[in-house]
Amino acid sequence: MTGDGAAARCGGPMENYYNPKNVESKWQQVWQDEQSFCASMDSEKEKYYLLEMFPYPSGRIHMGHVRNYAIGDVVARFKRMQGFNVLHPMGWDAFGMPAENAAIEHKIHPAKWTYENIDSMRKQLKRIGLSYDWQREFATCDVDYYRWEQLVFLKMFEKGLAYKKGSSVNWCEDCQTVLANEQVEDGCCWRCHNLVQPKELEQWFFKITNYADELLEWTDKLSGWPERVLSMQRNWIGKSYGCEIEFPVADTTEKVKVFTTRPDTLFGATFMSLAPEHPLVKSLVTAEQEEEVNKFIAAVERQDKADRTSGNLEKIGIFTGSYCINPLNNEKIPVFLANFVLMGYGTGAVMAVPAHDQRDFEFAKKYQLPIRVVIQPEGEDLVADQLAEAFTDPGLLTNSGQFDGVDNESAKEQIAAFLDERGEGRKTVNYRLRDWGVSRQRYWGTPIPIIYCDSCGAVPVPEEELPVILPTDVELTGEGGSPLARHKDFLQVACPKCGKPAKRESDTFDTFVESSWYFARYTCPDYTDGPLDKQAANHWLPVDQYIGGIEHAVMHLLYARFYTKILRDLGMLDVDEPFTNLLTQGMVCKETQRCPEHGWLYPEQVEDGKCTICGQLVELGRTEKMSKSKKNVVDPNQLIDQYGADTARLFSLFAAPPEKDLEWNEQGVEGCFRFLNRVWRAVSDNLELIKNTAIPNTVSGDAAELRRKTHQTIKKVTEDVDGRFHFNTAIAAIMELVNAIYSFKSRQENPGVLREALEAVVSLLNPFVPHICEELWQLLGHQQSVESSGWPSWDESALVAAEITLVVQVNGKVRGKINVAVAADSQSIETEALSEPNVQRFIAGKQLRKVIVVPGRLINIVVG
RNA sequence: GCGAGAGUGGCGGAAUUGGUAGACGCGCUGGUCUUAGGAACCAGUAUCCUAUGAUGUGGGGGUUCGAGUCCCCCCUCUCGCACCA
Repeated sequence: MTGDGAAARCGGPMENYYNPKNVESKWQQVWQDEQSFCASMDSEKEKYYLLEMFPYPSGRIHMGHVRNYAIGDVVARFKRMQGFNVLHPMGWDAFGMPAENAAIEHKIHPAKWTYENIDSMRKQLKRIGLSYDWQREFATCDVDYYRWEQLVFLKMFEKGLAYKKGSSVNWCEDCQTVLANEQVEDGCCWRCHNLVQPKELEQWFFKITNYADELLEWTDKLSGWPERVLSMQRNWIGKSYGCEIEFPVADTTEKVKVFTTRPDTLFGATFMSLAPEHPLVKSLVTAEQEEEVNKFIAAVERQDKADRTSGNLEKIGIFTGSYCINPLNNEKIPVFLANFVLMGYGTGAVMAVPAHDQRDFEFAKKYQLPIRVVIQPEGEDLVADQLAEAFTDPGLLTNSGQFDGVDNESAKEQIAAFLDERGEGRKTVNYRLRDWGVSRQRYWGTPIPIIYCDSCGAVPVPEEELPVILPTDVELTGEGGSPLARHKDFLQVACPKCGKPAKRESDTFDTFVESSWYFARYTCPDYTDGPLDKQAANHWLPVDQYIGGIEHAVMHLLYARFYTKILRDLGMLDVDEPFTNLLTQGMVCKETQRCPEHGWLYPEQVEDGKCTICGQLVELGRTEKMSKSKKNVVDPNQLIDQYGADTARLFSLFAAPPEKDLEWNEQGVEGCFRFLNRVWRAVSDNLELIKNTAIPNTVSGDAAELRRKTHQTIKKVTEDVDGRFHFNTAIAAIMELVNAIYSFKSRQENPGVLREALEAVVSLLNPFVPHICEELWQLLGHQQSVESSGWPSWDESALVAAEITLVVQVNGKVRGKINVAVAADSQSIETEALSEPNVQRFIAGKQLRKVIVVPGRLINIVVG
């Protein structure tokens, strides 16, 4: 312990009143000077890697950040007090669209904008007193970070895990640029409002489908993850067992391959639906249908891609003029194109069974196609003409030739086997999961290290020529596509294979690539020989506790799991999964306010329900996630200025449990500030009294009660914080203990009991409000910091009371209470309960049927 | 549309395994102290109400001695849906 921090420690105590400003700047300085939270691998202690999802450097910290990082900090400090060697790093998810938009809007370079934002956000985070190891900080736009991502890409390319294929993007012809889904509003460009068209581009993909099974299997082993996240991931991967069936096209040698999970309904197929993008469409369309079909395809192309995958739209279709043959019954069925059939799933062709599939049913009704029942529920007789909706439940086969009478689950097997034997189909496994498209036609991202040569094709940049540095001399206008695609010095390069003039790839990576491995790089941020120092990565990984928003339940968390397996298979680390435990936190919301003239208003632009600009009455909007665009934000800086960081932290933790959305309410903040003042006074008012006292072993009366409360609180807070993350109830329990301290009568006679209670309060509160706790701990006369003094433990023998109160119910309704000795047997409890006067009133003259005694809780007397 | 969650006083929330519904905090009401307080402290506060009573956890049904908790149906809200991060 050297440096100015130690000097600050020796400085005079500030016990007279609670002044958060002084207390907080004092301890933040100490932590910085002593590098209190820097983690090292040499420690004897067991490692604990705690991580919150890193922020995008938008420029300002908002309450959602405060909440996320306060939650993480509680765990970090709690684990440190429990004696773990805690790694708790922070960094910046720094590539992405907002920097480009800022560049277009304010004529500032994305790099300048990003790094300035990082500087100001770092300052704000430090004001909150978060216990980060700032030595490990990095931004994903640092060359020393993304260069290793380029290396991993080359290895993936080598192994065939990165490949190129055609894929469609949102294209605005006016701006000559690719739009993100977010930039498409009602099918139009958000800047020029022109119609957005699909455009086919060659793009890079990661072969996440190779890992579909492993990703799925591990969802059963991640016991530290919320079940709802696992369930969403399982459904996203969407593994289904089914059958591929080939339908010959009538009068040709072509075959249409379909995938179905319901081969049992094959006899009920009355038509075929193809995706409009299906490769066979051209050869299937007959001359007389051609014009109509082309119109239809153009109409579907205009539909929002997101809408089409979401199925929110009206189902439409068109007859191609051709027919297919059902291989089981040789029936001729018409082939349609349908907008809800997607090329990306299965084979892009669906055998339509209207009687047993709701989408097909609606389609058949609309286009007057035949409906045939092939599954009958037991004891019913479905008639096709009378169906109001598709029947999708189990039943027995009918109208199905030799399979009639077989139950449909066995029929799935039998029909698949039958087709397989005849070479007309086979059992298959299908996934909903698609390969991960990582190409972005954007500037502010990691350049993809590929060179295109007319003779050699796509040639990887040789490892020794990495990194491919993102050039900074660009101008962003929002039009004409990515600036990289127009940057001659960047583009023009010799082919690494043949030396002829060639062209660099101008696309950059999806920013999800950076966030798929940052947690691994934190273990060795300065390593220069590769992406990861294997020893460090293996020491710290997996992350023991990962904390972040529920909105990342599928994509980020699935990509990070996939990328970890890639790094493992490239021999760069030895873990299978990146995150052992996951906590998904809810959002911070606040009501919105809107002026009829000036639109959304910030809270400070409203006075007495009126707009401060024009004086008009303000409309109260819905309570929504805090966002800049809705202006329903609370600036944490103002809150910290007014009450201090400890109050801001305490409130964000006390107002709701972490997984729940938190609705912002200013008044609750006051209450938290009052509580900290109460704690401060409880310590400072009793300092004289508790000086030089020891904790007694045996006490009686209200001293015994306070002692019991102290130990019960230690137990409750420990259990609530450890793994359960019920911070709000942990804080409530500490509040109860503080209330008990205030009403403690015999303090003069029992100063030791009082001291024990006060020290417990300070220790237990430390993870939540560390500044005030360090100060109070020092006031209590300790030389060591409270964080290094260990987590308090409870004494089992101090927990038990001699007597307990039991509730007596009659027919399930509370009718009285009795006090009994803890050791009382159920026979004597029963006797006592039956003789309770009010209970007597309710059982008098009635037949006693049953008495249920729940030990330690209640007695229920059943009469009738 | 598909997938996943949530719904409890005036408000935020508590009730860990089916066992006293409303802990803790806010707000409100009354009081004490004070020149004064938007400070501090004390008391009260689900609803109806004469209560030792009745009702009450989004709505409707069910299982149970007992349901906020388990089962079925419905309503509302939130998140994700592959180029926002």
